[in-house]
Amino acid sequence: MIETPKVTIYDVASKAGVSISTVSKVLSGSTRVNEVTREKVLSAVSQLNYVPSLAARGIASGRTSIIGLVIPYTPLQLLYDPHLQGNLCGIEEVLNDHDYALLIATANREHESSSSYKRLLRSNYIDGAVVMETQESKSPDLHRQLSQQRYPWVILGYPVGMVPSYCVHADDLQGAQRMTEYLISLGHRRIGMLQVKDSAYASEERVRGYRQMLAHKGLPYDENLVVDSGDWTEEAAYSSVSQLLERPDRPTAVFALNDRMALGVLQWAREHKLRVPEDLTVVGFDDIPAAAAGFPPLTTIRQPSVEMGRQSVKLLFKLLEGGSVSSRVVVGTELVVRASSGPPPKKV
Amino acid sequence: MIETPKVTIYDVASKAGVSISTVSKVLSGSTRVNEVTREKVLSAVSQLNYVPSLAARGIASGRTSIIGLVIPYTPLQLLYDPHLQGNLCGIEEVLNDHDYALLIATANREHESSSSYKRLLRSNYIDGAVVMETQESKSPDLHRQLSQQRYPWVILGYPVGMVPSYCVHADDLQGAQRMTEYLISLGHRRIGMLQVKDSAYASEERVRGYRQMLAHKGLPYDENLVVDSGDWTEEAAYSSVSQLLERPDRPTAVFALNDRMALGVLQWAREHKLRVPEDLTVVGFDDIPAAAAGFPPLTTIRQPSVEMGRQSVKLLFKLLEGGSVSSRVVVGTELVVRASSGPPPKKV
DNA sequence: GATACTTGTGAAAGCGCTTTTATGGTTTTT
DNA sequence: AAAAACCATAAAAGCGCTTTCACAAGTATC
Repeated sequence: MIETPKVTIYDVASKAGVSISTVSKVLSGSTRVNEVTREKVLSAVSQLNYVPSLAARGIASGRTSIIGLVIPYTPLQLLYDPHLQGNLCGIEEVLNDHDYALLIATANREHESSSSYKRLLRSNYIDGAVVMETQESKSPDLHRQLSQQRYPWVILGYPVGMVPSYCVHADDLQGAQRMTEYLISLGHRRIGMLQVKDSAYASEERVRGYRQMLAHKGLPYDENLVVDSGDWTEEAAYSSVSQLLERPDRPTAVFALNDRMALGVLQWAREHKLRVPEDLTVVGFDDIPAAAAGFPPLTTIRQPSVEMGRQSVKLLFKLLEGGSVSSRVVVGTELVVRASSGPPPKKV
Repeated sequence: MIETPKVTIYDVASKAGVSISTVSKVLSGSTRVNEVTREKVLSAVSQLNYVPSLAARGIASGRTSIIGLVIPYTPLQLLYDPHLQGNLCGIEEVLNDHDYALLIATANREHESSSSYKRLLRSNYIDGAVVMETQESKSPDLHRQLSQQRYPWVILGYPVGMVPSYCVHADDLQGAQRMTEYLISLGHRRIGMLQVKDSAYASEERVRGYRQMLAHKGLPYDENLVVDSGDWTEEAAYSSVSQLLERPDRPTAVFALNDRMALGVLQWAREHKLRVPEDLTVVGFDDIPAAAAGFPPLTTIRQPSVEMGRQSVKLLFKLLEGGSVSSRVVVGTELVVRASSGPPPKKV
């Protein structure tokens, strides 16, 4: 932190012997400037090591070259969500390529109405926003606030309520269908499911995909085989999976609606001397890094987190340019077969 | 995106029947304002749903309430670094509590000199910066740029070169000592090490801790037992650990300098029918989430990533306030014993 | 009852840019 | 050769705030 006098556009102008408007024009590159003048200005810029003040530019032009990422989680929740981290990376990647910066806003506490992310949304600081779909993002409050803004925003997840909005999400329905089909093709007939009710819409879609495929294959749907874990963690799955696996007619496969829960099931199985996949097939959804490192490595549906992040920003840029865009981008999923799945055990 | 006219300080002032300076004073809270006036202003603010423009505030006051996080990685590298993610969460947590926003800047590509993070640093947009220590952060170029800035910055990692700077890092030396001591106490005498040369300074410290403890316990240091993996990934460890484990006098324990490498060793061991910990003890460093999910779960040294993130911002705030501060914060580490370590196998 | 402090408020300057408008100088048109 | 059109540049007007300074009214001091 050295007391260097701040280099402003005036310094550049006087060094180049032109007016500040000319410097501004050269730098914005829009209007035409004489080649000689341009050279003079650019040389002054590089000699003085000048970088325009984004704040001043923001106030003068109304654009800041900053995109906000609204995460209605607390920072610590962020840590345990590899899917979100993938999104983040994809977002940052595309923004970086376009010379935009990323401003991150999380919730101070859960369910707090005055959280700083809400203030960010209204601070005239950002040119657009990517909003993570969460339970809280569904609050009419947040939504009203968004619709009052002067900039475009994109939901990373499913759209909220009745309001038409731009969104990017994975094809959860098809992913769950694919996985269910795969399990059936292995010979499984009773497939347990660990879901999380009333959280993300993705959860409902996955259950729907599972039911549709069962119906399609002519298999009965048994509601006792679909258990609500409460939340998306290993611990929740660990403690709720017993409802499924301690039944006399226990399922031969467990389809957990995310990988973390699947890992929790794996642990339960290990501790109860169930071999995976010989005695029990366990599969997940998401393909987080830990899925491949699990023991055994998880069969799962890959959700392209990074690509979804990228797509959300690309959609936002299109909105910013004012072009006509599709209001919804659905990215495909992929079945990843690893060692945690196999045919059901033979009847004894 | 609705065309709502922007609410400015003038709207608030006229609604409250005061001047804009008075509004500004109420909002900044510094100077004293009559209680009645304050109420009038606050009521107007909330009725109009006014939020000050951070950009205008930034240009007028020179402060933006934004802190930059400089990550000289590419966005995709970020994805695979749980330690960094922990830092990020800690940083965001403290900033959030202080109503600061976080601007993230990564490198466009590796080793690119014009990366956007460098531009951010000079854009007058941030009040301070947290800089991740990486190989690139050691470049004299970045460092010169930082020292020319008008704001304080803190390195998350070890200080760079000879230049005095503020930094926060873990006690890697003591952590490595502790782990080595633990392994020795289990009975291990030949302890292999997987390190990464010429990357982070932390690596050197960990090797130093290992050697010091060996010396302290009167055990010989065998340089053949310290292998350079090249980088910090599972794959690198997987392919380099054979140098250690295919020796006739192979070590009874492998101390990998991070958990990802330890996981790579675990996989090698599994594929070569070495039981862990019966035949081989494998330990890591960091305690990333996957460490606990590994099979078997890893014994490791916990590096408090989140706490380090928090500390870095706290240090930055102290610098911002101009108080006298210590130039270096060293956070402690902790030995976490899980199932991957045990006594060495009995001689056959 | 005149002088000296307080207190609360507003006028105005300025932060560093972009953008609109004005101004000369050239070139082209009639 | 005068009018019209075009260039390249500069001057000036904001953008939405903070902050300094001046001012008026009220309170305390002698």
